[in-house]
Amino acid sequence: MQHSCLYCRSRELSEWCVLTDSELKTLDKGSGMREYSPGEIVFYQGDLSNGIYCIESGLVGLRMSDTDGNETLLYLLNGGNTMGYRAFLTGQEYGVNAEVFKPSRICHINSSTVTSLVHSNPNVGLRFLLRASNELDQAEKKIIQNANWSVRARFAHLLMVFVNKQQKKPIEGQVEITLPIPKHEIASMIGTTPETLSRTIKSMEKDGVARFSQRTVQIRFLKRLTQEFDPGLSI
Amino acid sequence: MQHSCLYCRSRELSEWCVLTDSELKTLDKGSGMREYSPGEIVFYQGDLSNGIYCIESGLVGLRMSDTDGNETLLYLLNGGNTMGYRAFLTGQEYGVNAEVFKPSRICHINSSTVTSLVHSNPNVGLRFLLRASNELDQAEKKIIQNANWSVRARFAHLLMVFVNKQQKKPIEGQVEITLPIPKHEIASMIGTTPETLSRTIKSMEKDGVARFSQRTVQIRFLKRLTQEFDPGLSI
DNA sequence: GATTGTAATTGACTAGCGTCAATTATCTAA
DNA sequence: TTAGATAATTGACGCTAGTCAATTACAATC
Repeated sequence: MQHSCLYCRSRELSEWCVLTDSELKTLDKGSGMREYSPGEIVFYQGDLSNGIYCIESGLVGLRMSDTDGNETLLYLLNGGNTMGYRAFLTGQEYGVNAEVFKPSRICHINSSTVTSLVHSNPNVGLRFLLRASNELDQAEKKIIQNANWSVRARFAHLLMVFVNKQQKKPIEGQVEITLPIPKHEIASMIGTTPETLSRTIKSMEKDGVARFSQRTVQIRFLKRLTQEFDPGLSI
Repeated sequence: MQHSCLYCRSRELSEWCVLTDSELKTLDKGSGMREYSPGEIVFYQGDLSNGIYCIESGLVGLRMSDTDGNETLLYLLNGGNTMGYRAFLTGQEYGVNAEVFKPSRICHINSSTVTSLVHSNPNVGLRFLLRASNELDQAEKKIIQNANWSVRARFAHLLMVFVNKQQKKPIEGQVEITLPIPKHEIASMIGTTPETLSRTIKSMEKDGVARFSQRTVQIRFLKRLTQEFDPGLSI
């Protein structure tokens, strides 16, 4: 149950990588770790923020739901990712639910500590701005993709994201990946239904693009997968 | 052709509202104004940034295109809005084209000036973070809406955005608005085609939700328009 | 006014994908 | 191991909205 920001392996990946040694100690003192199990909710859409969450390890999904009850899984976060920074820095309520998908070690840094760090080191704020900017890029691309790509193309693209995220590197265009979340969550991520995703998978198997068994996906030709959403690559 | 940040009516709406008097003078010295005509491009997607643009008056659209040639109009900006702050602050290329829709007065603030302002006043950076955060909220909502709402609902929602943006206030649930951009651009904004939008307009007229003639839209019952995308309001 | 280019509309067609309902598979916990 | 819940699959069906092609309206320019 012990935790220490000083020796956290994920810290270098996070916005805290710009902290000085003394600031690091402040961070360490102002934070506490908790272990979460799959299914647990770290914070709810609509809640007010009282600090920032920092994932040491595990997998967390951010889900947004609208007034009609429609839900969409917007982001998957893992070790080194901070959560809730927007709500904190703008003083607004959380815009999403944070749901734990895999056993996770998640730290919470209290308000005053974050505030003092942001003020003592201007780079922290800029880091978060960088983060927001990147997420915005991602979100805008997603808008274009959802509008112009078929379900199959969007799914192929998400598979490529998973391929690039994992450490195991493809050999001669072949890889095997494990889907980090259940298929109906994947359907939610790409803005479709489980039924349509199921049929899409079937058709991709038929075409020999990939083999699916449970959560395992064997990709034979990465290039063919890429062509699903970027036909220009065939040239 | 003269221009002055000190007396700019739009400044209070922009991120520069937090500047001190002396910083204002720095801003004024480091910026220059140019008048643009409809159709002109202020900057191109892919270009490198060399400062920040600031709209004094007029109307500018930010359009993103992907590798397949699909284009989407993502934002409409007018007086008081800054453009290109993300590319500048993150050092990346512009992610969008900035296209002038109505005659506009647009100021350009050069790199060194922006840099010095960001460093001299930490609130400037936070303002831009706030801006990015709001845009991100908007973008995420758009993702959910595009996935779950019909073209008709999305169009009704955009009409409501126009209603709320204009100064003329509704009287007893009735308003008349003028579409700020041609219909095919509106189609692009809500992720559909001009043909489908045309049919949607026809069906809304048939149902008596609004009357359309050229760019003028007469809305009889704002409540009915709202119900198009938020049926819960009928309760 | 005539000409040209762009915008908007309309019709016909249909593919993609969502919905509903039923069945099967898989997982978890007692 | 069994039971119950959740996840995944499959089939049948219908509708939304995209595509293609043609026509009409409108705007700008000479």
